[in-house]
Amino acid sequence: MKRRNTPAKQAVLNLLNTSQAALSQELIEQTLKGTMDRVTVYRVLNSFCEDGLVHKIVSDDGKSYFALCQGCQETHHHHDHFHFRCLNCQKVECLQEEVKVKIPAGYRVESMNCLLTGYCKACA
Amino acid sequence: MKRRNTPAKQAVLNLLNTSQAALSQELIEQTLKGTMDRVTVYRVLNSFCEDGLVHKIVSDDGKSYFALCQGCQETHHHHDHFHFRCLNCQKVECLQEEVKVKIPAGYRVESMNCLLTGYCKACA
DNA sequence: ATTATTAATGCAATTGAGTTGCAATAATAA
DNA sequence: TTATTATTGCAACTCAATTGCATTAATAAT
Repeated sequence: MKRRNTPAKQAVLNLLNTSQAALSQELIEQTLKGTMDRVTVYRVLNSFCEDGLVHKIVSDDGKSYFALCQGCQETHHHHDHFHFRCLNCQKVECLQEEVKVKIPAGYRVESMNCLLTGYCKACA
Repeated sequence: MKRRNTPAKQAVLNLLNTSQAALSQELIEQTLKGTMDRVTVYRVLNSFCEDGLVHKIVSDDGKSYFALCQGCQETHHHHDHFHFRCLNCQKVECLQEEVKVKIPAGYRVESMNCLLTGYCKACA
């Protein structure tokens, strides 16, 4: 299935580009209110994920957040960093800190989802 | 609110005790089918969490899993270990490996949720 | 340019995990 | 034994996310 370049995709990508925080569907929909349907936001985000353009962070607040893949190569993605969700300002951000874990023998890891929850610098 | 000892709590606790894997509400309900309502399972699990008897793992499959707190002291809980979810057998387990992360200055971490997803020893 | 192909979109409806309100039940305290 | 109130069951609800389907529009083919 060849992807097509559409206004909806451009708008979402642009928004992700100009944000340092990870964004939820909800927030994207609100920000781009009226320009596209909520379902379209979900579909665009999922297609970006499939294409490795964006990575998804499953949060313990029951929502998912999406952030641009910074410095991911075609061949090697490194989303193996920690994420942080602030209980006060609700921001979800990518931390520099990489996840270092010795995978038990015989296990094969396909993806990591590591989230710290608490209060960020501005809210602590 | 003083807790009361009930058959429902005993059954769930017993099930968690005899399982090395973390269990979802769904699985607990199925296993104890007929003996209690789905809502009761949720409520029992939540009360166990509040009491620090059990810890919750939010999974990227959209469900939550619950595991007994092994070796947690009254004063110090250590749920800061990694978890692993197998894409094949669906098991969610606690890994020995502890999460080691340098928390950025100014941040306060309240909880950690670190999940690796892939194929376990038996399924890889 | 024009037409054909099919990815993308909007809308309505649905799924599925988890929660809530409330009356009935049953542990525990008095 | 009685009073108190935590717990349970049931039905209804919330909320994130998905799906079906007809329509629209981006890209490929002519």
